[in-house]
Amino acid sequence: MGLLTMAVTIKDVAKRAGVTPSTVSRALNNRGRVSPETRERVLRAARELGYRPAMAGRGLALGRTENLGFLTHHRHTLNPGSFYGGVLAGVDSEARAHGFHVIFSSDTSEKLPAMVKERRVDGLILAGCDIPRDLIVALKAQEVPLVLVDNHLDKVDSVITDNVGGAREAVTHLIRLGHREIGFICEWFGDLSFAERFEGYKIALREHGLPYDEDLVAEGLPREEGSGYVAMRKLLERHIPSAIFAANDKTAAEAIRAIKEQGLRVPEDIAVVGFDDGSLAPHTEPPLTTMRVFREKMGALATRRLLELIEEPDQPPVQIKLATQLIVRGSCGAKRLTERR
Amino acid sequence: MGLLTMAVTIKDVAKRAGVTPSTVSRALNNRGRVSPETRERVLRAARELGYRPAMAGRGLALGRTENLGFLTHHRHTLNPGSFYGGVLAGVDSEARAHGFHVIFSSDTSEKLPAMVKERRVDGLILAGCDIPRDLIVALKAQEVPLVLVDNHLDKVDSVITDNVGGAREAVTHLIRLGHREIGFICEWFGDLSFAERFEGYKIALREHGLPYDEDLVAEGLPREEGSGYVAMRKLLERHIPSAIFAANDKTAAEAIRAIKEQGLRVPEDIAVVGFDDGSLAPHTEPPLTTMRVFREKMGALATRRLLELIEEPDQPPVQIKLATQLIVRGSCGAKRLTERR
DNA sequence: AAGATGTGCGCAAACGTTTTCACCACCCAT
DNA sequence: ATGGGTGGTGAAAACGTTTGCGCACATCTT
Repeated sequence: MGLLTMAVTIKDVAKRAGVTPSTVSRALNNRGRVSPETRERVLRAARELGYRPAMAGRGLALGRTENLGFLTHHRHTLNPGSFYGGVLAGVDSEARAHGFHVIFSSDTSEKLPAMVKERRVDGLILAGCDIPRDLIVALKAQEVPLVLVDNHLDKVDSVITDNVGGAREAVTHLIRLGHREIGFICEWFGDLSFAERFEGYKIALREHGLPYDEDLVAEGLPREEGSGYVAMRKLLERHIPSAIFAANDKTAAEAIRAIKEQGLRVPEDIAVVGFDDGSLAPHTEPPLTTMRVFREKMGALATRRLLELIEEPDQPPVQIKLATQLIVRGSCGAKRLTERR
Repeated sequence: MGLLTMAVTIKDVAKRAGVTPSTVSRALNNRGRVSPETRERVLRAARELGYRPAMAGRGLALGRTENLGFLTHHRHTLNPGSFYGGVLAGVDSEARAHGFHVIFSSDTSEKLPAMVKERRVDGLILAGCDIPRDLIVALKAQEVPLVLVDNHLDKVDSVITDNVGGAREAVTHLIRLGHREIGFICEWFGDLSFAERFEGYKIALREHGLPYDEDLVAEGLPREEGSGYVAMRKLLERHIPSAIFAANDKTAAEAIRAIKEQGLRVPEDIAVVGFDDGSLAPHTEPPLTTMRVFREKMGALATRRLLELIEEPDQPPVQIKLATQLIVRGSCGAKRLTERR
């Protein structure tokens, strides 16, 4: 019957300190009045027994679990190069710093997640832009404290990457290197992040007086492998640009493969810049110049905000936007240029 | 005070079905005796209200939480290309299939994890071979149900990859391709998995009557970036082999970089095979031949075993060893050879 | 027809906490 | 001395569930 060894309970502490459970609770939580000596005795007893309040009892009495839910669409977690592993790490460490625990799930199928119905969590972090909208509004209707990561929706707190600004910086970097015909590729435009990066791409062109050319833009297949490869092939058939800005690293890596297959060199013939600075980036050939996204930081910020919302639920929603950072490696040709000087 | 909207409780269901909470509980859990009509009425009421038992109450009454803990050393989770993301996904889906939830943590610092002390979990999955041994024995002493993944220890249940067999297959593959001077590199030998893969390497050599040459073996720096690169450089200085078996994909990818820097070609001058089939593998140049490790499957198997242990704790420990699968891509030269025919 | 057996269900206790309330023993004004 | 605070503590209720026990009633046995 799967019971752990009978663990130490508040009564054990009470007995050892020579008081009642009430007093132990007060001493441990710094509530009510307890004489300094008694408090000291209780604390010592608790320490000696290694006591920690059982979550079930505490949860029942307090109406809160000190658990946070981390929900993400399964497609992401199945991919081990996942963006969301970093976010999760950030959520976990920030939560732990506040005595909270993290319940992980990649089940977005039910209208209301089981962990919410069963009151296992005090609030939820929803990571990724493919969390069903219905789910979010259902949760909001239940007044579940909520923070989105890498996604946004009116009236809901969120932590996002400055995709527009980052893309703008990436493309501006290419323009500064002298490129005039810069292509844009992505897996598909249905993903909000990719659409925003496309926006930043266009802004950078406009700011530098470069024309926007539809022939230099291509997308792959909605959610399939080799999407970046397909997109790059499409684009090369139409026109050969001098540089490519890919909406993420994976797409960039696949684009590099397509470019090489055409007998062209990276970065000499076509420079490439990606986005994410994921695990792939240092290992492409040449290593990928990309925009770094601060995954853990995003997780930590989202968590901090969620904890605020749990404390005080009726706050106007806040959107936190994190800047990205240009990481120059080999694929954009900048290093080659500077080395030449 | 961070309370969720007063959720539906067993009393609400009882009222709507015109019975007492006891009956509701019995009907829902198929315990005791309930008339078919009453059961039907209760089930309908529960369905209509969207009722699910609150875990705090249930946990208190049953002495079990229906939560599993997933613990991994933080170094892994910080790396987004992590092996353990896949394992976690497997754990999550298997756990969910049995009505369990997963509490994630990367804190291995305390002598007893907070989630155990606070009785938030019924059992623990420990992923990775750098979980402190003290922690494992402490947990075992507390009789916490436990399953290790990618790690083993006497008297503890575990799910592991057949590293020896996989490495043997990888190296045999190279030998069949005609290679006679095959090098081995890894990040460091302190990691159990790497040591086992080294073992498999030596076995394959022996089985084919090839001599073991220390000059063909190199390790990098314990836990630093570019470890594979360093190891490959060391090895190339001593002797240039015709093939390299790297203990994991990352090492292989870095080795490829080092090889190319020497003006040598992969696979023409040196063939390369990795291990893991992680997100990097398809994106190296050429794409990496490697041994696929079934991460999710490992997570799922570990979970199933853990659930068994929770049901019935006093079982002799079981070790489950998963075979790997050779994935042939471009870096070993096999495709080139077959195409030639 | 009367006991024996069985069925369906309510009552109440239990799980481990927190918290309200009441109590007692002081101390200090009056 | 008497009364009103106040500081420290215990008793008890509450949180949401599960479950052992017992009661009322129906059905079967002879």
